[in-house]
Amino acid sequence: MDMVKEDRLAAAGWRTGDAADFLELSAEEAAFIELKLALADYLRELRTRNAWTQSEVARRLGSSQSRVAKMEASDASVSLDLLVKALLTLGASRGEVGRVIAEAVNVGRKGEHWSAEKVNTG
Amino acid sequence: MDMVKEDRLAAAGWRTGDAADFLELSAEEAAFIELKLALADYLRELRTRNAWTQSEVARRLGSSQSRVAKMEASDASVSLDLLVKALLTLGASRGEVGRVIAEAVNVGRKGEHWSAEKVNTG
DNA sequence: GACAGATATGTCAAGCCTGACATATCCTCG
DNA sequence: CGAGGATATGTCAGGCTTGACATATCTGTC
Repeated sequence: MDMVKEDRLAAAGWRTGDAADFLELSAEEAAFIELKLALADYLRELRTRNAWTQSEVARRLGSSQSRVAKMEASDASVSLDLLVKALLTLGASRGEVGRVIAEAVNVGRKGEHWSAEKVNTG
Repeated sequence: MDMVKEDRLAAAGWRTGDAADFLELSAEEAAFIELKLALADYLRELRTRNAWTQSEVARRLGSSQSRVAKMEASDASVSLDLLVKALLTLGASRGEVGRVIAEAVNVGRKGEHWSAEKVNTG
């Protein structure tokens, strides 16, 4: 089971808590949030791969360290626009960005893979 | 570049006019706008395929006809968030949304397209 | 433990996005 | 042409997002 994901959703300010609460997330909301999480992960991967600090990334984006931290945490105050623009600006290959997005959107497709795991709070 | 696309960019409120002006768009900006255009096209395709009017779509999204028109026109006032949420809410299969996004982000890239099999896994 | 660099969290003014409304333009029948 | 439905364009109040700042917490290193 994936406690990590639930923690991240909670940390990002999304209602989780128990199974009932979690189920309030519609399928579209879940898909949208997963997409953001995947992009956030990719952003962090891209940063660490290049051995950049969050401040360095902020400088490249014309933003601030705190916002970069929120981007990587997929904070609710971070839009999809901001994440995608950040990735493109950081020079992520367009093919790579596309791959990440497509895979994220496809997660959980065909089955309750995701929700089933979520409900299990163990 | 093809005139159709330039017209659409102009219509969407982006600076264009002549070639030089257009070139002021950085690569990232261009990629981002192309992504939005592709999603806008897909939204319209999804609507017409189901023989829905813009008002009908607006009702399903809890929005207005004018905003749906702007979404399809990839108006500058429409965010990526809104487009993606709209597509997911309209019931576009997640795999399909992923494919459209991936293709859009890959526009302009040569030789490195990735197989539909991978995208459609599931 | 103390320190320093890195990362996370809370807050907020300013600016952007959204839904809604009004209105204009575009069809397509008759 | 003229009516009516569909789509496009302009505008705006209210809510959301952003960059920035302050501050807290983490992670080594000595």
